[in-house]
Amino acid sequence: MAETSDFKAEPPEGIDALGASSEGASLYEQIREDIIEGRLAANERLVVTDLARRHGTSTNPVREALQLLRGEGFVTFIPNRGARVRPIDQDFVRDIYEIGVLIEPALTRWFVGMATEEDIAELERLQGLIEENNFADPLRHSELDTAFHTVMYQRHYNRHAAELWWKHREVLRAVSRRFNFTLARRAAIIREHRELIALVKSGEADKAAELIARHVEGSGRHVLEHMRARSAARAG
Amino acid sequence: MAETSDFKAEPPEGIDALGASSEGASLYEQIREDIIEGRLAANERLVVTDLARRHGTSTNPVREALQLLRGEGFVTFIPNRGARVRPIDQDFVRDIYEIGVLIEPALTRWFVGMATEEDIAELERLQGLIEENNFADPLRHSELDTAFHTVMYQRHYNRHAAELWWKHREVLRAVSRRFNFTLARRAAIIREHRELIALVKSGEADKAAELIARHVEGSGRHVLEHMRARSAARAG
DNA sequence: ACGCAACAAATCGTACATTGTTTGTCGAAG
DNA sequence: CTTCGACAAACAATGTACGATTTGTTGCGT
Repeated sequence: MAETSDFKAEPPEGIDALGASSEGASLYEQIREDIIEGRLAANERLVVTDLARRHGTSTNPVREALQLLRGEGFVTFIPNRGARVRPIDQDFVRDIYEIGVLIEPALTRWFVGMATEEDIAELERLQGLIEENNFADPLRHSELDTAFHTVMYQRHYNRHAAELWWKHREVLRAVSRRFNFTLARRAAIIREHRELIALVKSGEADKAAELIARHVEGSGRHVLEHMRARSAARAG
Repeated sequence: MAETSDFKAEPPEGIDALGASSEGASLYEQIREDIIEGRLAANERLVVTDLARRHGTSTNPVREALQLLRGEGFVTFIPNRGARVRPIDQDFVRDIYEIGVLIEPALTRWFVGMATEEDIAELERLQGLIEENNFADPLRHSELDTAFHTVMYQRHYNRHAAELWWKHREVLRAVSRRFNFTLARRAAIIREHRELIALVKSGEADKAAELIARHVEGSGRHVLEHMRARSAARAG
């Protein structure tokens, strides 16, 4: 059972996706999803009583979930005035991508030195599925792509960095789900993934790191273009 | 009043050092300090009732503070079994330093392009105080050193990265407070700071970035050596 | 020595009191 | 008639208290 089996996007291990408490778990996750998916608008007020009623619980679990979200940066607080949804705007996304450009190459470099036969086989399998899907099902592509990169970062000794990457990834996955891939971007993704696998095979860590930097940067640029376009359309 | 006046270490602005609520503020900060400073041992159980009694409040504020700390990664939770102090061990510190080595050069590079006369004057003023103090008062050195780097990262457009840096810095400040600086490290710090100021003046961004990478890495190595030594002593 | 049952302790959810903020109305001045 | 401001009522955040449920432990009987 060494096989990672499926392509479902899951945290790199050891990262607690758990909520505040037994019941709080789903609550935290639900509110969080609502924020990331945009069902809760940017800067929207998060009234504890409302959320409690809506989720069929009392206020205390909601309060704790909000504090947890605050610690993770999804919610902002003003004393005596409650919580608001932190807007996931262009600046926020740009910030995250820029950090990714700095961190992911380092994670990749390490992976190249540690990759096993199975890792490479798994990458090729996922890449096969990605090309097979060929962006027909965007959601599936998103999952596959995340899985692809998870294979690389999963076992990195720097758990803190891996966790950071995963948290960022979750946000970006939700954001990019709102947009389609341009043809140019599709081609670039396929090409870069193939190149990456080749570099992993030949053990060229520096080149792989450099490639990942370009890959992440390109991805960020792509998403930001879409966001800009959409916000421009909304404004015009 | 353009002058940043003092040398007190303060967050880069716009970063809420606020707690859960009016009273919760101090509570959050106190527990957090207790963890970082080591007054609460690694993996120690955090019993809500105890903490409430100790801080003279009821349980709810404590529960919220703990969730906030969880979101920030200082506390771990197991459902129905409560919270524990996340150990700030060598791995944790190493992880943080490694991320710093990746991020700080980028922040520095930007600063070199944006530095004003006042910025440079402030850096030189702080460096003067650092050399004047000459590690006689370690706490003061820590504050001055933090202020020095804050001047550089304070206004960076990537708030997320700046915030990340600050949070890491707070942890490292507390950890390194437990150790003395070796003579070699003292000399290196003074030298590198001077070099850095020179590079900022001449606008050599790449070299400054490279220098910061070395600076952070050296700092990390130094602290980790101390931690290793101490834990070895404890074990032996 | 092992299992099981009663007990102790702490988390988690609910309900409530208090305090601070927001909102809407009324009235007077311009 | 409109505008501004004081005041009051509704609203929501924060803190307190308590009961229910889960977990861990202790001691008894076999």
